[in-house]
Amino acid sequence: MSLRHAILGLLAVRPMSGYELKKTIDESVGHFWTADQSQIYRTLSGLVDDGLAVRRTVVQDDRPNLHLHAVTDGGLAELDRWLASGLRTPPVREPFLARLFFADRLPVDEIRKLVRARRRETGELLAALEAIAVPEPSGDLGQVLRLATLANGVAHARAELDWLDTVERQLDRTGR
Amino acid sequence: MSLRHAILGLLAVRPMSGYELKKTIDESVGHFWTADQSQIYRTLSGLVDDGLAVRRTVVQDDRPNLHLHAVTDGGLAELDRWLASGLRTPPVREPFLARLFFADRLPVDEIRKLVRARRRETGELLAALEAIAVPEPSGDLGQVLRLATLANGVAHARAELDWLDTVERQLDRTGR
DNA sequence: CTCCCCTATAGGACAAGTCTCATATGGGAG
DNA sequence: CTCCCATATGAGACTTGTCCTATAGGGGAG
Repeated sequence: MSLRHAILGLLAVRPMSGYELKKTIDESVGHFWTADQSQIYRTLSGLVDDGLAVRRTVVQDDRPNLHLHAVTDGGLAELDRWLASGLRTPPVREPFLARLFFADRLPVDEIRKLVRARRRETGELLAALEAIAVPEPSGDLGQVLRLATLANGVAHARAELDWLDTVERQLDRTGR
Repeated sequence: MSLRHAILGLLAVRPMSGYELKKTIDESVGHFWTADQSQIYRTLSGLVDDGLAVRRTVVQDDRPNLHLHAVTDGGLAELDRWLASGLRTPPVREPFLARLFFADRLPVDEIRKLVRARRRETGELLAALEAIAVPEPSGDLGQVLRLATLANGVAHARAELDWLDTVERQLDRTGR
């Protein structure tokens, strides 16, 4: 249930509508979090119900009214509490590894295809991460942290590519 | 919905009860997949309903009866279909990165604590992975693949630890 | 003697998230 | 003129998975 907190964090920067939140999440935290549009609206309603955010309607004539959401003091407190609280690591679940684990049922050529498809995907992910504009390094703590989350994605993508190399080499040795 | 397929894969090796499946999953594929006991039983029922597995009751006097589940031909076909099918990569969701992204609201010392807690966890994970007994390398394709899934976990754990090093160094530079 | 663990299965409640659909208006492409 | 896209919100059904509980006999620790 970290979506609540991710949203609180974003609203703490600037009040936003559900629509704007969806875009912001996709663009700025998409490399470590994704959210369904429907779920965002539900979560926002939940935050308002719990007094962690307030909703202000901005009347618009040409398009549907905007519901601007802002964090309350209670919301900020909850955010800070969450930030410092212990995290229970979510269960590991790697469909690709699950496949690979059982893939000896397939002809070696099919396995190579799986590995190559994974390489393509990971390569694209890495390219997307590296394409994100990196601002001039400043001493700002927030910026350092946000760049670090990006670097995390890059590091894991590279590790995955290296690992895929060794897997392919092993397949060549094993399957001829 | 890969639990269905992970279970099919395990049952293809040897018919098992729900209880045995739970243990096997925890022990042998736990590094890339976890499953709730309740969910395993429900999934097994679903497989039987769909004709992908059959249930055979083994009467036991001293303990509850055993329901041995075996894959059917249809189950094997489904397993092979899944193995070769394209995977839609599951959405990224990294609570730790989410926290770090917003952590500039915290005092630097608190951030260091978060980072160190993560290091401890990752270190423990790495140790657990490396403690898993690695058999003599044989030419067996299945064994190569299964060891590769282990190596994947190790590679990512190491990448995470390296990344944590750089984050700590950056924190030292930024926050004094 | 009691309590807990192991074996073994399974239901109920709940949480989190996805997918689809409905609604409403304005603007641009073809 | 129509279709699609962007803006903007939200309900409904469904899926997947977690947590808690119940049941039931045997064995070991204290």
